[in-house]
Amino acid sequence: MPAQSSPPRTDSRPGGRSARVRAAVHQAVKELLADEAGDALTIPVVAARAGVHATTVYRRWGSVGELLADVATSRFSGDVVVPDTGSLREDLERYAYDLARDLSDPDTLALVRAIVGTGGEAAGVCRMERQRQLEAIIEREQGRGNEVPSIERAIETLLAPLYYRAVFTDQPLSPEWARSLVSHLLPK
Amino acid sequence: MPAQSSPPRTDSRPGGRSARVRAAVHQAVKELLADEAGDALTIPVVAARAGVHATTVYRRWGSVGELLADVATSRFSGDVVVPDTGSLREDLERYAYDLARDLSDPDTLALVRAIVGTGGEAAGVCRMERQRQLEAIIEREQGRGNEVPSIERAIETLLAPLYYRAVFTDQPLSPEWARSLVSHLLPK
DNA sequence: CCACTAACGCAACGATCACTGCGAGGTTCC
DNA sequence: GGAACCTCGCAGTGATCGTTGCGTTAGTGG
Repeated sequence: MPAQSSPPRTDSRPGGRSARVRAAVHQAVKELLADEAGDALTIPVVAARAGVHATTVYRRWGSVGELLADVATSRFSGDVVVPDTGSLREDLERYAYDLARDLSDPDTLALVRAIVGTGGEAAGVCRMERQRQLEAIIEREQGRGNEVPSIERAIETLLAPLYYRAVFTDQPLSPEWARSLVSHLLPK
Repeated sequence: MPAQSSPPRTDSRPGGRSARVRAAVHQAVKELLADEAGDALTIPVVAARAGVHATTVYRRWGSVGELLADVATSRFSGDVVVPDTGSLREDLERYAYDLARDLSDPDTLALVRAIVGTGGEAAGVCRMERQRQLEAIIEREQGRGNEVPSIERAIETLLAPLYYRAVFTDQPLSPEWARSLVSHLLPK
């Protein structure tokens, strides 16, 4: 036994071959999800759309569920910017607006719905980043010595209506409506 | 051409053969959804579990999507009883409690998540009955000449947090928490 | 510059899926 | 009681899916 040589270090440097096929496969998944077909989102279909062979997808991800989870993780991580205007109300309005705008994107919405459909354990990825963002805003205001609503209340008042309306209804998530949610959390 | 004889009247009388098959297939779908497998919920699997032949399922429903929609429709229709205690607050608390209890059932939750995953257009079935129930409660109170919150506010304050917590998180929907939602809608 | 590792393409295989005629059984209506 | 209709079971077919072994290519470190 060769004394555990090198750990399975995946080639993920930008521009590398693995990174390219990863991006292509992710893009194919998003396109197929948005492609309003309900069609089977199966590995061979994704691979064909991405221009790679199905074998590659099977080996790297194994199943549609893991592939979806990976796409969701890379979609809902990193590219969020916590608003910081100095005013809690304004921060929360920016936050609600950003989230409404994000969930209005058909690709994102289709991804969220697909993730929910895979069993829910991976659904946390779709909201965890946003929830942390919300917590950061409130904790920062708390650090300034002001009274703040509880995280739980903020989630119920902002996150829940936004996600509920996006996922379960066809009503648009207008900026005015998103801001009105903040006015119900901070009535004064 | 036989001059359109009789309309396709499905044999749905209770106890009939079609009704038995339908019930068995619906039960099989619920069991497989709750069976915590993520496994493929495919027509042959459902048929085998229901003790019928796959051909029957293919002919009556055609696809997994339509089958799921049918199961959801018959699951979320009819068996709801609108609370009527004479007090708006008590009605809403009963309502929230009933809904929390309903969504706490793993079978129901799995069905909701699966419906969402199929594309969203059928997701309305999972909430429409409940929304009508909520509207009925509020309109009845309004008929008594009292001030009432808007339907939209009630949906955002009650329906949205319940569905959000059930679908996206693993937190339990405790009766106390459900009641606390009402206290935020009716603060006085 | 050269060897080594890892990721990818290729071609097969078995298994399962979705679908289609055909016949049998039960229910309804005359 | 008999005939028509609908529903279901049965067997077979083509297509697709998931998986595996092997050779090739790209990227990495000495």
